Amino acid sequence: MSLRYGILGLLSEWDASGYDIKKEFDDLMGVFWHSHLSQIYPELNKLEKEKFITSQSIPQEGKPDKKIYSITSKGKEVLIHWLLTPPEPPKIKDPFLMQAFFMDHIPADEVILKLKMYKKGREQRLEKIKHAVEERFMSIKERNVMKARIIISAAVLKRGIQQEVQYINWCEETIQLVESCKFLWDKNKQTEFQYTDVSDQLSAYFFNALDI
Amino acid sequence: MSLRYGILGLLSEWDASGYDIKKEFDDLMGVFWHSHLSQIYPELNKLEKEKFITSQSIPQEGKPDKKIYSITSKGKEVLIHWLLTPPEPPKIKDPFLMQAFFMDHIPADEVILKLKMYKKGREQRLEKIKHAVEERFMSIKERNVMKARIIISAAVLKRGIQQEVQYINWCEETIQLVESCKFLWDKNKQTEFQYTDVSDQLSAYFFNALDI
DNA sequence: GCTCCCATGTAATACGTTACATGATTGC
DNA sequence: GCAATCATGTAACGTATTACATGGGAGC
Repeated sequence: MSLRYGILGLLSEWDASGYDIKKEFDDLMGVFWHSHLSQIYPELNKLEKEKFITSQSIPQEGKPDKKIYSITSKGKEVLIHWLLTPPEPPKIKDPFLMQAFFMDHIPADEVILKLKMYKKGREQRLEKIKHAVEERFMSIKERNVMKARIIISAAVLKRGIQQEVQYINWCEETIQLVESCKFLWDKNKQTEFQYTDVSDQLSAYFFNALDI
Repeated sequence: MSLRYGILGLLSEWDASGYDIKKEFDDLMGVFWHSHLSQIYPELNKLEKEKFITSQSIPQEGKPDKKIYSITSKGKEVLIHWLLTPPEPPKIKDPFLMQAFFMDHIPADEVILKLKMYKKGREQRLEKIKHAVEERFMSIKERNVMKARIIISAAVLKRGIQQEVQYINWCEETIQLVESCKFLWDKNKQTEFQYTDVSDQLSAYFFNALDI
């Protein structure tokens, strides 16, 4: 139920087409939401029927008309109303962590490989976000203006970057942990290890993170 | 498509009923997945039809029969196959960050209030997770055994705790940022502020997080 | 020649959530 | 008395993803 408000929020800043909106979702807004064109187009039609947005068609050569949407005052009202209501609780779904949780079933080297590959993916994502954020702030610095909009969006983008950085750090730490505990995966002597056999590695790993 | 593997993974550790599985999802596995009973029960039936799990009904008084599921060797095979395939990319949806991104539309005091309320929710969640993790590790320490299973699940749970801690920190920092930049939300003199008017606050906020 | 970008959308399917249905037991 | 826990499930609805449909222009 939040997609529509993401669209309204975006249109509260600038007029845009469905295609433009999708690019924003892939780009900066990607740190907190994602969506497909086949979901955005129907949602835009609904929002227009409900009079929260209006559109004007701009004819183009060789392409379908470009439909530029603008937010209405009614649309701004519902946006602000939504901003003041408590957010839906986050619905955590992290397929990689789910796999990781059960990786005692695959060899330690495979575990390390998977962690390294996943880390790489996260690093690429981080670079992409950093690049987008830098571009945004360059143009803001040039225009030499400052608004609440800029501060609050910067805060959200910082959170996105932080998340990536910390996921990458976790991958690194966990690679080291698994490397130092490889023997536990060894099928031949898997039977009886004691807690104290790895308590040093465990406490190093958890140091400064938990207090168990 | 990952729910089924979460169920299989869980059943690779111990036999369980749908109700038990739901509790695990709410509890420890909650750091990376969540699901409803009305989704778990049909999935269990599907998995049984596909011969990945088997069940035995245990009659009870005053309650419906308890159906205890066990994983089959075929089920273990598909679990391991899944563990070796690349995970689906995470589908980020964070309704609170989406709201935050557009909070220049509501008064600064409301923004601070929302951040404080959200922070509180995260703190409660953190306490719940910490509690569950501590319980788990107590019983492991008592039994004085160590397996790959324990190490790898600990790593995932650490990630869950980290995430909460860092979200809470971000809330705090952002509350301070908004407090020190309140004047930007002031509707009367919203017109013309310069980048340099807040560059100190911004660089303090971004210090050690970004290098822009 | 092939892929990517632009630009719109529909249809079919898959996945997820809320509401409905039943009912005994335990604790506040 | 009321809510929570145990225990199973179905039905209706909502959201999200993939596949299908069209087609010109740019760059390799």
